[in-house]
Amino acid sequence: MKRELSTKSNPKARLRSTAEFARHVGLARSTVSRVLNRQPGLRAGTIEKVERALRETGFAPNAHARLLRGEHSHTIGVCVKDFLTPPIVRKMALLQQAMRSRGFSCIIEMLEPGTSESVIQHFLSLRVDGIAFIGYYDQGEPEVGLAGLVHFGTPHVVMDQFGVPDANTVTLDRSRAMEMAIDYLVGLGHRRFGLIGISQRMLGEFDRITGVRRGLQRHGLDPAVVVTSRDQYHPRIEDYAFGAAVARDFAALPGRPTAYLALNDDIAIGAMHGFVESGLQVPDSVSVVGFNNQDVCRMPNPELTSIDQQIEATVSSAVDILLSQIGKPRPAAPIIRTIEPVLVVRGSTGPAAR
Amino acid sequence: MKRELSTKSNPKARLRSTAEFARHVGLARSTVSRVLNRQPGLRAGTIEKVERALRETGFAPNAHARLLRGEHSHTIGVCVKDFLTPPIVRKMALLQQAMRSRGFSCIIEMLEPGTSESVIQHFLSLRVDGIAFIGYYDQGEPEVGLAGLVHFGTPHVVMDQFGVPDANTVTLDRSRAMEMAIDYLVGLGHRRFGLIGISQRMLGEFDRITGVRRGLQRHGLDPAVVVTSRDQYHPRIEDYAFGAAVARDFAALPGRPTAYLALNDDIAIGAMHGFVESGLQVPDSVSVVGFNNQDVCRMPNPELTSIDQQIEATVSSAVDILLSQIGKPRPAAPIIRTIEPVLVVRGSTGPAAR
DNA sequence: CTGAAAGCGCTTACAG
DNA sequence: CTGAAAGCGCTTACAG
Repeated sequence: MKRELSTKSNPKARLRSTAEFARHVGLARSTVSRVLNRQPGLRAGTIEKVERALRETGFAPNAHARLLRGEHSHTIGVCVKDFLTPPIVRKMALLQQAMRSRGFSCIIEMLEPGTSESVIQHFLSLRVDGIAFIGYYDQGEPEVGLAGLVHFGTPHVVMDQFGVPDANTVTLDRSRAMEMAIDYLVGLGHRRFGLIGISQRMLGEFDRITGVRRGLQRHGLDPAVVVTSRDQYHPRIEDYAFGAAVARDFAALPGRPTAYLALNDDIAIGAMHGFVESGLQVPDSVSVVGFNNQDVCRMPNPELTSIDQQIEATVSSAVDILLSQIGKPRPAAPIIRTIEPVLVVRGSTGPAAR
Repeated sequence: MKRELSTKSNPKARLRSTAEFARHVGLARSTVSRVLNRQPGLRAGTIEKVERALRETGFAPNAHARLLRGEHSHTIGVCVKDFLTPPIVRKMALLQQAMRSRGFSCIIEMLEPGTSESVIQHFLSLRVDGIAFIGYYDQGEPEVGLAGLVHFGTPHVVMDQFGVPDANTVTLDRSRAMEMAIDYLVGLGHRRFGLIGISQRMLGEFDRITGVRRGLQRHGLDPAVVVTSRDQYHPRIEDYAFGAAVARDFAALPGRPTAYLALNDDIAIGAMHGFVESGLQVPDSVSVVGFNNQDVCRMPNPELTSIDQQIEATVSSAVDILLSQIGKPRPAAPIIRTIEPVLVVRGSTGPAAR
């Protein structure tokens, strides 16, 4: 009676339950439920009547009640790094698209430092079917929460982040990326290399440093001699300005390198401008290689040579990894996939100046 | 007993209910519930015991069961346009951050064309406390679903999209933005203007066109005479290339404009490059103004003058609008807020060439 | 602190 | 097709 009252006194109130809705249509609750769940054996007229009322009233059955009965939520929790770089955004968008086409929706939460455990807990309380992580968290942030997922065999996939023991992971082969860049630059005659933003100091850069070393050694060059870094003299507050500052520093350096590898495209473009401001020319005096192959590579003149992360391949691997766990027995060993990068050559690189 | 079996035979299975959890801790279900809900009158030892077990087992109480009891879900549904431009991403990130700090989480869904009604329905079935829309949908996409929200008084806020009757809205004053740009350029001596990507053809650009007209008329200039567009001769597949193509076209035009207003920063930067390729100089021969004031404005040389959307102000208005509806009686009239843009002058604009 | 009970809204199996 | 009933996991008011 409370219900009838509220429905009558305010005709604009939304119907809140199948009971109210069934009364509205003049059918039994169970019949309505059967129509909503597309069960067979119903008269066409009944189905039609329910669907019309559904459109008219805008009634949405309470998902929590259905989920309480233990069905799959068909929902994925997505943790993204709170600093949304273009590659992260792209992965997020592609992941959501791919999962939606498979009938899953995504709850996206940004992980600010210190929040990962509560975010994971929130996802678990919503009984998501799986959890995806996007982006590299250098504070070692999500490890604790992830350990729990691994321990209990909760479906999950970690993109970009590496070094998480026993987690299902898909990562770009950053070491290989650096080797490819070195191969290419050595082929152009370069023998002295500058790193911009790629520092030993950062744990996340370990793989890239390794790749640079390995690439150089294969060409008989000694990393300790031919690689220079000036990062330590410049704070990295904002990427573009940081790249420009490091480049101006390099420009003034006697015997400066002729080829530069930057941590990302923004730093690389900042560096290009820093070099030009200092009277050097790109690529005639110095070559610059970015990382990520973002749209922004086309903004400077000349356009920026960069390394492509192959984001489509990464996301599609991640989706496979997730789906292979949902509703299936736990895999015996963690699933690990590595993605091969691609070097995209544009105008910012050329033969070494003699 | 089924429960005990599963718990015992597989010690790694996650506990699924407060009943299982209470048995695990050796307390009554109601006691556990009281601890979880921080109710008063519990012994410190009991609280401590429950919290330790919570950490050890990683138990997460089923949120659907709690939500079924009709409490606020403290969740906001966020609809974003599926094409994630930097301003949209920024709004999304700021909105989520602001809502989280107020105890709400966000479910983000990208609206592909034709999906808006089902996405809204999904949000409603999850009993979200409100729904936010981010981005301009030129197909008139979300109108139908929004009409339902308006009709039933469901808390909502629409950012960017305008022309939705009776919806609670916060929009940038795009007309004012164009007036500001015209004022500034006329002050620099410009008398002939080119529009790049701002076309009458697009409904969403109506306000900008109005602003350009109004600005010119105030300076005694006739829009029909002093404004030129070449958009119709170039398909807009990709913004940067589109801007470059239109600029090359303008460069070859006798009596070409000296100042250009672009739809967005990417188009503007493409245009700068198109002009330079055609032998013109920015800003000595032509001035270019972008829109959005994205980070990318700093990438070209000279840097791009642009119009800032004041995204922080927009989002904070949107949050106010949302919170003012949640748990409160329906406002008598739709809430409409307008945000004042800011012109950010950089190197791409200068005095008109004589 | 315990324990039994009610009720949130749904689905489903059952008898009619 | 109807109608009554059970059960999902939680919270809360109640008697002990």
